[in-house]
Amino acid sequence: MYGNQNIRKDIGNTALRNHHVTIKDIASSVGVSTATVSLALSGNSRISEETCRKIIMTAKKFGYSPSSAARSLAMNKSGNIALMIPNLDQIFQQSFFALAMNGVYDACLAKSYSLRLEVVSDSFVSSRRFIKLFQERSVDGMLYAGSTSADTYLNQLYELKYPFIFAGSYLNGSNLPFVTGDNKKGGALAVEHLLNSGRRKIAHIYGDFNITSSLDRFNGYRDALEKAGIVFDDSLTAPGGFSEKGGASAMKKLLKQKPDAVFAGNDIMAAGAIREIKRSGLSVPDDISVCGMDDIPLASAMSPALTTVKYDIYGIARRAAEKLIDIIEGRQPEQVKEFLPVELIKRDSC
Amino acid sequence: MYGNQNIRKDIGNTALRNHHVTIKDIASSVGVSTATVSLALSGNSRISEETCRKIIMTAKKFGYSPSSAARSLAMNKSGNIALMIPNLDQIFQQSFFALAMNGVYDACLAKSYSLRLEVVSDSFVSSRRFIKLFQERSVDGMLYAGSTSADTYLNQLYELKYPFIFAGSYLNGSNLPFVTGDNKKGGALAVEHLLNSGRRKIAHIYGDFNITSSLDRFNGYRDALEKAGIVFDDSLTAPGGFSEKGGASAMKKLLKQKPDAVFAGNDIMAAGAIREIKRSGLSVPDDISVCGMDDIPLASAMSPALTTVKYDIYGIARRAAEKLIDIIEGRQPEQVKEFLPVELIKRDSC
DNA sequence: TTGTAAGCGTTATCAA
DNA sequence: TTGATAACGCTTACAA
Repeated sequence: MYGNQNIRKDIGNTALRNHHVTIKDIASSVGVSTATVSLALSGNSRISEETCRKIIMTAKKFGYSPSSAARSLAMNKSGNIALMIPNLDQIFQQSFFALAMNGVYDACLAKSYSLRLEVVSDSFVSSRRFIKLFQERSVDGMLYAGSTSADTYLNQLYELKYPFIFAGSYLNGSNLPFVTGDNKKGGALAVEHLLNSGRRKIAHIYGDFNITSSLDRFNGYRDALEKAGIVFDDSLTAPGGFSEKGGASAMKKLLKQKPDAVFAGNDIMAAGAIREIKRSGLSVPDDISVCGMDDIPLASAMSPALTTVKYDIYGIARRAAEKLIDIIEGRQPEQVKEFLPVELIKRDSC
Repeated sequence: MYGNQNIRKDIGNTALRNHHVTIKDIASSVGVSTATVSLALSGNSRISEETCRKIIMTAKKFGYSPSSAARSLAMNKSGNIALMIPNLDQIFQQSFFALAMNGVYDACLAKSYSLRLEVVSDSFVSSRRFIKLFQERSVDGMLYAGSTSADTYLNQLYELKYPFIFAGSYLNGSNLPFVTGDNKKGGALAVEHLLNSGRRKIAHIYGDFNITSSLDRFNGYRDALEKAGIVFDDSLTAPGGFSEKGGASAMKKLLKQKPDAVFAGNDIMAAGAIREIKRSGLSVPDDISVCGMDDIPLASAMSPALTTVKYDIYGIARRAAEKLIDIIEGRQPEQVKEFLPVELIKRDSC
């Protein structure tokens, strides 16, 4: 009744090349129904050990794996998760996103989800692809690493109750869940450390205020200054666009104000700042202390080794993915809004 | 006959929250069969313009997107492509793979495929996941960026005729198709340039000989030396493991041989080498010329700006993905074995 | 413990 | 130009 003679002949002869072996083939070969095969392979205990063993053996022999499409269709679940990443070429080339991906990937692997990559471009937004992915049931949930303040369209996902979470960022005034690092605290930590080492005129190179983490790091910087009774001076801040070059040119501008320290919004910009300081004939940390943020692998290799605030993006992304899966699987009734701790790493640049 | 009253009522009232609208809903709302809807939405010309317009409008109104699972099942095609990336943490943190991903992503986007990420770990191999993905019909094809010489299991994919291609690497003695850069030529270009500037004692820091591109770059180096009548000296080479630190410690070792130039297997290691040379009190390029390879964005920002061989991994990955899609769609009868050109970028470190 | 059969939401093949 | 209807390959009540 089940199975297809031609198929089975192929299996017998050639190595069943491109023809796909289905549950029917296993069923007919073992002499049971497809239901039994399905149950046995999903480890259902009501199938006799004997039958179970035969089925598993045959499945292995035939190289059978259930069709993911058929499975998704029957179970109404894709088993896929999308990771959204912004389309900022410069940003994308940095280890930050690689680490984020690693974290998400590991979480997916542990929970048997597969990871799909989406780059957020204008067309991604305007074509409402972030909604379509759900409508198509291509993904069960979505993560966004590196969102900007312009991404307000995402609030639709909240209303539609589609599983979504921010990793390492969030959207101001939104109800969407997130797991991120405590950027504000990080900025404060950096400034306090610089103050403690006797510095007073502390400059700041920020990345881009459209990125929430940049803004938070900046706010931490400013608040810590004011808390120490130092008046915030706008001319001591400059944008560095997250890049080494940007950090260097921001530093060039800031040097005119003769600061005795600088807090760079990330380690890459700190590298640029250090380069520019040296170029101008000054020394780090003797003339100017430099503190970065993120603690990328390169930080400890710089000269001088960079003092920085560790931002565990791998851990953040991983936890965000785990929370997302909890949401998908109905295990997360409450809103997830987490700020994971950051930590000062003292090295030689301060 | 078609459709479900409850569903349609929901659509009328609330914003059809989590309930998925299907082709039947569109069909019954417009008053046609599902077949007609399917044909109309796929742009089949034999449907009258009138009907077509109504269907498209209704689909849009209801926010209908075909279920990807149902579609895959019916068409026997997933529309997914997997990008495999090695599990070398250090490597993964470098812009190289981010660029490769970007290239693959863009090609997928252009051809309406979606990109799935797979990290090649021991379990990935031992569980034969690279085969299972095909058996499950989860993916239509697979790309591998950064393969090692240990990845011989992949030859099975050739025998099984599953669409596969290497991007930026290949497997020695394998029939599997690839698109990569001309690494050997790159090594030669670097050495020739150093020779032309009068250097004779040229050291080499290679990444890891298990990576084919490292080996090829090394071979290019050695051949160019011999071609110039210089005897290859093993003590002038050292492994750097692709990292900045590795490059620095390799350089430390090599300095004992008092070379007058060094060709680093990638720009990251070149950065480490430069750091070590400076630390030892020597100058680049006055005492020792340094040439890297890849031309990552950081290369132009180093001091001195790094002379290097441009390896267009974005372009390579993109082209590999395009070729893969050609293979998937039956447009590629011949074996694809391409070495894309490399180019010397002269800056200040030589 | 196992089998039957009804979905799941498409596409594709015929007829009409 | 359209409509029935049979796949596609699985899971899951419900029966036996």
